[in-house]
Amino acid sequence: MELSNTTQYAIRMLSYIANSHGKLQNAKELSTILTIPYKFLTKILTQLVKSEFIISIRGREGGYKLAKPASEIMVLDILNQFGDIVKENQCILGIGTCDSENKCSLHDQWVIPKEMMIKMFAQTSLENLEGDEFKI
Amino acid sequence: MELSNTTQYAIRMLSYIANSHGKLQNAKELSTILTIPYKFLTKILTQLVKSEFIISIRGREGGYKLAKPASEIMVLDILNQFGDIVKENQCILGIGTCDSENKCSLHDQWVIPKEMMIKMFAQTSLENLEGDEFKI
DNA sequence: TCTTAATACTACCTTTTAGTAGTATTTAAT
DNA sequence: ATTAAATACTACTAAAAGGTAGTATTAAGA
Ligand code: SF4
Ligand code: SF4
Repeated sequence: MELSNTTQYAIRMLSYIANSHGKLQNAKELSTILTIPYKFLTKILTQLVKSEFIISIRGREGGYKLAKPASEIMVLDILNQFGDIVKENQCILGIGTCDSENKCSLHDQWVIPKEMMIKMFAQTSLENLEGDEFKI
Repeated sequence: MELSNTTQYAIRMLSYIANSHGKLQNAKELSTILTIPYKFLTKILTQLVKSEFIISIRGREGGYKLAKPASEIMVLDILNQFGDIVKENQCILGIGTCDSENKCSLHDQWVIPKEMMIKMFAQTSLENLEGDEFKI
């Protein structure tokens, strides 16, 4: 019941990149600042480039910056990209997919917190995560 | 952001055992009814015996039944037993532990759905999961 | 042009989770 | 007593997630 390391890292990286408002950030610095293993971090950054959350500038003086406004990148998009799914119709007990006609025993208790969580992830953008008062 | 297979299986097994109201259930039947691999299921059942959710009767005509009333086994207890933790003070972004003085950027958005989820798991007992209308 | 600092690619290793196999032990029924 | 049907134990294998290593490519700057 928690986000995967990869997803956590991705959110923190994107969050930090968003907070630098267009100034290029390079992998080496990101690695030391966020204390994420360098090689693992670059792997994730490349995925983030391919999935068009960020753009990369190669070569000396290169780095990464957001590919679109922070307000347009939702946390839910990040979760989805890394398969850390919070799908509407996914059974919390793993009994296939579900609808309210064919529900598992936890359905009635789970449906409200689930909706709440999904809604929160869907409505929260990187812009909402900005601020200097947070742990990074 | 989902329960591990083991936890899902454990909840379904316990739920089914609870629903048989004291009648012994054996592993072979549980395996076919719940479509959980036999050997994996018995491994989990043994853990459930050791952690005192159920008691086992060995030998021919043996099987499993709840060790205490269904109303006293909370879903949260099961999650905790299998390390599928929903800890109060665990950072959703994996930045150590947290308190409201030292928060991560998702804190303010996460705190409400998190509380809701924990509360739900803590208040839901196996008794609440009973009923014939559910997928098993 | 050469060096250097950056990203990209390919392949591998490690750890954790999921699942399997085989044997030993227990106990009711015959 | 013997058999059969059940749980318990030990050890292994497979797949997924997390992480590492080395090399290739790109481009600014001296
Ligand atoms: S809880 Fe209900 S909605 Fe959620 S998964 Fe189970 S059946 Fe589906
Ligand atoms: S969100 Fe807040 S409470 Fe939750 S973990 Fe991050 S800092 Fe802690």
